Amino acid sequence: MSDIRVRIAPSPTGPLHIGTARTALFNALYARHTAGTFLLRLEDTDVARSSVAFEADILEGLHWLGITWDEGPDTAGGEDNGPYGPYRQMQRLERYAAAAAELLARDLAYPCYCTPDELDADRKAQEAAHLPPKYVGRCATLSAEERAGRIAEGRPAATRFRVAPGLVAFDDAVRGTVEFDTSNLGGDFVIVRGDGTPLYHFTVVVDDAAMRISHVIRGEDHLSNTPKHILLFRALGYPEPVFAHLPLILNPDRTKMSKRKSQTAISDYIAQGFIREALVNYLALLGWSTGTEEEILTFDEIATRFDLDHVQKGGAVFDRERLEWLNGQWIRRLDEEDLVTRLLPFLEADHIAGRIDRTPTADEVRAVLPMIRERLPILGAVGDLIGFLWIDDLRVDAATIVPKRWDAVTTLDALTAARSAIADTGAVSFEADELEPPLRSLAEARGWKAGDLFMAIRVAVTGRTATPPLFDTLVALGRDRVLERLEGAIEGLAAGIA
RNA sequence: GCCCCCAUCGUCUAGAGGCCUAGGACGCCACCCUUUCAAGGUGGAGAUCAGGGGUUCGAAUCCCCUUGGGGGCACCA
Repeated sequence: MSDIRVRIAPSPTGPLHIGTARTALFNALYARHTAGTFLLRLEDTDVARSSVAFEADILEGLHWLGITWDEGPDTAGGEDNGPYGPYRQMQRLERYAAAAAELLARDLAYPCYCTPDELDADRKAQEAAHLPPKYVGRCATLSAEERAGRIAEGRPAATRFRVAPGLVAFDDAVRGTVEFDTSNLGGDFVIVRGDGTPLYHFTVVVDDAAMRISHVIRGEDHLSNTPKHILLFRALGYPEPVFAHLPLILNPDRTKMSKRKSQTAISDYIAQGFIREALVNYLALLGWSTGTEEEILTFDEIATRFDLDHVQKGGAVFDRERLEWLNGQWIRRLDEEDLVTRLLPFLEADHIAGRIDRTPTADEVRAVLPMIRERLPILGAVGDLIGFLWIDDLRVDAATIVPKRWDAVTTLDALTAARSAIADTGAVSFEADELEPPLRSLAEARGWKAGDLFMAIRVAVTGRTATPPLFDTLVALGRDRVLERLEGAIEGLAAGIA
């Protein structure tokens, strides 16, 4: 095991986001590639917005993707694993308090008694003057007496970190040297709220140092926060980790991917029937490439090839079409039993939602697998594809049965003829090979295009114009139901004509 | 407004000075296969490498400027 240590630090204030999953994946891949350690830490200091339900969604989503971590809680509300715990920030409060006390004692930070109203007024004034928002420093130089006065007034004190003038530069592993002038950081920033709870910029540094994080691999949206973090690392005497800022995942309009404009919750992708292999494969290729033309790869294959050098700098638009294509590729690569197992829950959901009348057995699904596996971009499409097999009383609108080039009379005639042809066929064996010849000869004898006849039958027995191959479909339905549905269609057409 | 980052087909990308009359994939179009839909196969359209200056014998690749896009500037994370 190398001493490379990376982490994913989600905040349980929302469901697992595509971007968080991608960042987690890159960290996991990097750890795997370097034989390092990958840990998960929950940043739950925004108590008002954090919840166990979100924690569960995040941990389960990451597990579902097949992403595993060496340290940190495995389940929502569950126990910590690893020597650097606790891994939930609200359980690490005394450490932040100690670090803040140290900064205060060394006058690297100071108590700030400004009220939200005062701060708000400052901000508005700056905005009106077209100045960048910046803390005015009202409490930066308070004397002991002045502080005593505020305390006597009962004003709560937040803790502000002093930002000294100067330049902060660091060597980003994907972007190279990045330099900031600390005068552009917005002034002294708050590290502990008036109520005593610590803020992100502070906790992330205290914890990354405590947990011996060697590489901070995160989204580019954190790039301009990095100088603040570096200032804190230095003030606290901690070694600075290597930073690597990943390109953002974008909406189609090239803004940062958001719930408003895109589907961002991993759970939604799961619910629609995207499979982990495809999602992992797709996400890994969003902002990183092998440098070769390989593109369909497993997690392990990606981990072997992964490096920070091939991480893209520019943002990447999330392309759902490409994801669906990859998903189809992976669905076709799954072995039979695996696919059946993964399909069943979707059929069950269709049953519960009333889209089909019963949940088929694994054997039944296995039997139709060859007809559907090439036709599934996502698992959730299975019901639309062959749900007609498990609908008891299929009602098909007579008008939709009539093929484009035919009229109702011809269709009625054809279905009636087809019905008897099928009734005559395969009394012993009802098989695709047995069904096709008689129906083809029927079409030929009557001067119909076989395709038109097949289409009429197809719609009559499935209610759809796009289905798996007709004869396999008829076999799957079984002789009785085929004849019954044909009869129903014939009656419907006859009624329409009369 | 200020700071930072970025810039190759519509999209994801290959490309680390000559191998590029820029390659692959998704999507799109056509054809083949074919009872529909897919899958698969073949072929095609699609990027004057954002624009302009340099450096160099030679630049998509290096430098500068411009333009465009994005991100960040909270007692959110």
